[in-house]
Amino acid sequence: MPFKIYNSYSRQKEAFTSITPGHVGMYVCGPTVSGESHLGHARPYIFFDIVLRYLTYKGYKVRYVRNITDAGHFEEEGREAEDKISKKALLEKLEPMELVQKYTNLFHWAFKKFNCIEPSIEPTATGHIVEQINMIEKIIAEGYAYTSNGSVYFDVKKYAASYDYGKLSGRVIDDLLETTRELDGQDEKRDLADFALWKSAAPEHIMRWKSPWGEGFPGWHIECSAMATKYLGAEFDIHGGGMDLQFPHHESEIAQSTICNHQAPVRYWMHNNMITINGRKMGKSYNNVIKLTELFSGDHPLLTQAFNPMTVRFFILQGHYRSPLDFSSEALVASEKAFKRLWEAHELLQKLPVRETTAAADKELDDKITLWLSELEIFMDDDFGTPKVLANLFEMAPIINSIKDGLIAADAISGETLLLMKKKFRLFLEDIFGLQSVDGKNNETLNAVMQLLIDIRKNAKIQKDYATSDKIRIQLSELGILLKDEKDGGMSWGVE
RNA sequence: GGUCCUUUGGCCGAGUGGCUAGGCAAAGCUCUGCAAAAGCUUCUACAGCGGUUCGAAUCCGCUAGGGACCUCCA
Repeated sequence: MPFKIYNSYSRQKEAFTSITPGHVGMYVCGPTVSGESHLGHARPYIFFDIVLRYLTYKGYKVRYVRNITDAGHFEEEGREAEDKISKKALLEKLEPMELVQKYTNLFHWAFKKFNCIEPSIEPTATGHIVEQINMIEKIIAEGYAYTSNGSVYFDVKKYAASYDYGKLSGRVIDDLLETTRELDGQDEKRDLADFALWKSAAPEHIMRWKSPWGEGFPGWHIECSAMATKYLGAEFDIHGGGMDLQFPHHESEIAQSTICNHQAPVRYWMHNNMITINGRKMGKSYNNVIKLTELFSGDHPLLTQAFNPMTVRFFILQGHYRSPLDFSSEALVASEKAFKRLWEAHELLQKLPVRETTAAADKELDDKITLWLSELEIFMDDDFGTPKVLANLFEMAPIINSIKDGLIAADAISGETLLLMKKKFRLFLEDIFGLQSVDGKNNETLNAVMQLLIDIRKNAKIQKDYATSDKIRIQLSELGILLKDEKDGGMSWGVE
């Protein structure tokens, strides 16, 4: 079974092969740091983190490039050329770079909590003005861009005559050329479908750089083309991002890079679907965003409680990345419980003793488990079927719990299978899905204190001093720590 | 208006032409000093109407609803 990825460009699943054996170049459109990240942003960065982890598991050395857009894009094509970032900076009376730094820091903070691996390179747009100018000059030299009033535009009509502009996003070029938009500044362009490579800056515009065409700032799409080319080459393996970026952003990226580098830039285009709220895309313009800080604190009218980043990560994995995922507090609560149950089973599993030489007493069960385990990679190979992987893992949760409680004999499955199970659970949950324990069990001091309380409580129970035993459990519960008696007389605990 | 996608049980959410996805919730039972957890059992759905087929939630058409993109957007 080959490893297949759905390629947005061809609209079908394709077997994955990398350009350079053993290596993968992956570019993912990063955040615009003019504001705080919200739940919608969590999806691509968590999903492509899984892609990165899975490719790594497959033995590839991945160069993962994810940009920081700190130069600001236009509020609206052609109009006033207002830089989003400098506009907000004025409102908040901050230096533009101060604002950008603040939100960059917040972004890093949030995605560290999500346990996302940092990109290999995280280039900023402002740090690559030179590369962008160079690229624009090349495109002009090739005859696919023209200057107008100190701005530079890409000639879409000319490009479309020899190339397939619109293929990625399913646009019809004639429709695009005919589209009438009542926007100012359109007269600078030869065609309405043309897009800016460089915009001249109005006097009040704070972020500005010198260029061969006067002072200005780079256009919408050129930064990704320039930085991807610089760090991944003229042609690289994977380009990812939200599907709302397909047009015009990625379509334009293809056009720019193709002209500049004389070849199509990307082998596999991957797009994640949106997170919706009441069926509608979460986005600033809809006024329905839940910021990540609000999600983690529970401080939002739509939230019934605070949510752990791992709950969100799990929630995202429960849906396929190409389907819309509808958010509600209720759905997240369900994910929280589900994740807790699965994770506890995982931790129990890792503690089960293994007798390697034992044969399976229950062959049927052993076979079933072996099948479930073998399917995990098959599901992932089929365009990242994370929900199916989780479904199989859940199938095994009751079995793990039953073995632990003695409801299923320890020798029902072979030592070999048990060992494999441990290995696969760890591999998929921790290494590939990047999930981790949500409670404070890693704290040694707390562990020791809890052990002490458990000893006292055990003693009290033996003495039938239920007043003391209940007091310990009840007061711990008030502190958010759940103490559970187990069938064999043992006790376990967890943070609520 | 154009292009495209989508409609699954109380909720979330996989999915393939024929075989119970899974999770959460709910109900009953077992275990238990009490609790919690856990285990077992129950809940069999695919918007509507036609068509193709031996057989369709899965393919086609129509109707209705929802959504995305066409403007910054993950």
